[in-house]
Amino acid sequence: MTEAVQQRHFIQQIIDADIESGKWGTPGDRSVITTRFPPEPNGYLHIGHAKAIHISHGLAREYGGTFILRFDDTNPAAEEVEFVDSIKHDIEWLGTHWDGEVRFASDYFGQMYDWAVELIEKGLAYVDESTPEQIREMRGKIETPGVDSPFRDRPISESLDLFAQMKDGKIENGKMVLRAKIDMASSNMNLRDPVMYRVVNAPHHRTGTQWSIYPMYDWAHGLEDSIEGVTNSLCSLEFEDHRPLYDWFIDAINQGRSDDEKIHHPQQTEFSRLAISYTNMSKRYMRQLVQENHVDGWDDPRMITLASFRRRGYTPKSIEDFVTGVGVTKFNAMMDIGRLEGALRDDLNKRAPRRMAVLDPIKLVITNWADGGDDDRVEMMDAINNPEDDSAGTRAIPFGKELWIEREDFMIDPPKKFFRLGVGREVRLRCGYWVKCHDFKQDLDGNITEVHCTYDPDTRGGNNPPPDEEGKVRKVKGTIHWVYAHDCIDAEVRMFDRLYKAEKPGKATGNHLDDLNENSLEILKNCKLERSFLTKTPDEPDWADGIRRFQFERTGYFCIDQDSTQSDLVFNRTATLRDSWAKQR
RNA sequence: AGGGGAUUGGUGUAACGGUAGCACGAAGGUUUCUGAUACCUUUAGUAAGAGUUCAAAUCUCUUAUCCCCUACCA
Repeated sequence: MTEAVQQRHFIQQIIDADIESGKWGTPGDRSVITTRFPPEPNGYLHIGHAKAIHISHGLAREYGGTFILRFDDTNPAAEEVEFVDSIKHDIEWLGTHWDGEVRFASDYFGQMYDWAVELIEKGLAYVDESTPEQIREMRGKIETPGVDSPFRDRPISESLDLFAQMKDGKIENGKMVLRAKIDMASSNMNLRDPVMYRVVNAPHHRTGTQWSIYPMYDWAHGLEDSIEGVTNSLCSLEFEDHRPLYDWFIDAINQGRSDDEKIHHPQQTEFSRLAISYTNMSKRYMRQLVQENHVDGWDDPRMITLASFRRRGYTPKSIEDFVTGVGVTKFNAMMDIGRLEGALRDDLNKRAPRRMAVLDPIKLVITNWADGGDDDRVEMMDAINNPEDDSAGTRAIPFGKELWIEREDFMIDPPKKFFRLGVGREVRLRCGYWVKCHDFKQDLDGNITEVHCTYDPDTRGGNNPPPDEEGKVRKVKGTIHWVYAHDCIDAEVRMFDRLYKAEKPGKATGNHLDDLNENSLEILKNCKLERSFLTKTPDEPDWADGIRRFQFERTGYFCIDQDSTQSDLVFNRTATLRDSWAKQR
């Protein structure tokens, strides 16, 4: 009961059993396990892909097997080289390593063609000259059987000849397809004589104009897996209906072959894809957001592409931790977006150096600053770099008569539970001094412009003052952050909120744009920050991706955006800190 | 003539015929120079019904609900 029993998800259990039974060769040989991640290079990777990568890669590593990265580039119309590079970059950023060279489905076009010819010769495939519309009609409806194409029983030699013409670019787009001869009455639509090849007279990003025909997913995918020796071909739930076809094609090739001529038959297994509240995993939706300028490109930090998470300051570890927590099941689960933010905070809490930054500044003037000496003097304070990491040490920050503090840390008429500044209230300036407010100034519109305080010289460093004669120590309820007004830098800070305001975007009206959060981006241009941001300091970790991340004390986690210049920094808010005060209000 | 999957606290996930557990959340509390973090306590569940069995989340049947399938996309 108490001993930790290792929990095995359903795919691990399948693999365990297959290894024991010797399904892949020698019983007990774990190193044969081979998995793959097969992206189509037609867009950016998103966090759903991170889950798929994590599962397939994790399995390969766990069993000491092989993990393959293969681009499924079977459709020249949609694919571009640019995406190949971005996908590789994103996978590497995650910290995932593939074994051997990157593979391309297009490398196997010749082999696939030969196998297709074999199927025609066996009477298992035929060239159909029906129009796309006719094919659709003949396929029938879900509840009713389809009808056979008039070309279904044409002579094998005729199909062979026509297929060669298709390959040689002698046929126009859309005029002919190669179809598998299976069952037009199947209750599984995928088995109603699926198309194996279509004519596409368009250049391919790798094979150029070599081919005029391109294989369809169902025909190609299992063959790619087979060629590479993939044992476990993992995909998402919507491919369950395709598995009979996946198996049919490999069986068709193997039909009539002796055992040692048979090609390898991988096992396809499906798991549920990732869904996260307040987001949408649809590539189509994402493309629309970019093309219609609802966001600023594929790496807009509000998107859920890996590129956008990177730019926003998410760490690979936080994404890894999140997808690990999702689990591997066949249940269509909806993950709470808070889980992802929580994983981020867990990681950054431990690693991010603390800094002071005032996002919406008002001036604080210490009216009795001269009590401690020269009224112009600047004192250097030791500030803790990371309370979670003693080795991070401290840094010196300037403190003087005039400071910037956060507008929301002062109230004219504060409620009792407001542990910050108001007239007559005392707070600790973090790593500075204790100050007590006695006055404030407003402009004509009633906006606070200055807060006037006295400081207690006995609280240097933010420490408690010495006890009084009765041995009692004065206490303070709140601590606020600040920066010295005459030695700080201005910066832009981009505050992001969730892109959609609905848990399931588009669910209510059918249009996800109706659920866009119009306040998902707020740009703050007058922020006051410690000068220490200007150059990387020794306490900052060496982030593998080179992105400098920080915790702004009391406000959240932030990173330096790529739009920054040497002197003008731009920050992205990665996540807020948890805020029980905000909840209480 | 439809077919394929799924259903365990609010959420995610274990338990594979033998004590329904874990994590996150939420609520309360302790600590605290971040209303953060950390720590403690509490919270709440086998979709419904029937059957098999000494014993059912687990096996069988019925019902309900949700997801997927009718591209020359993947």
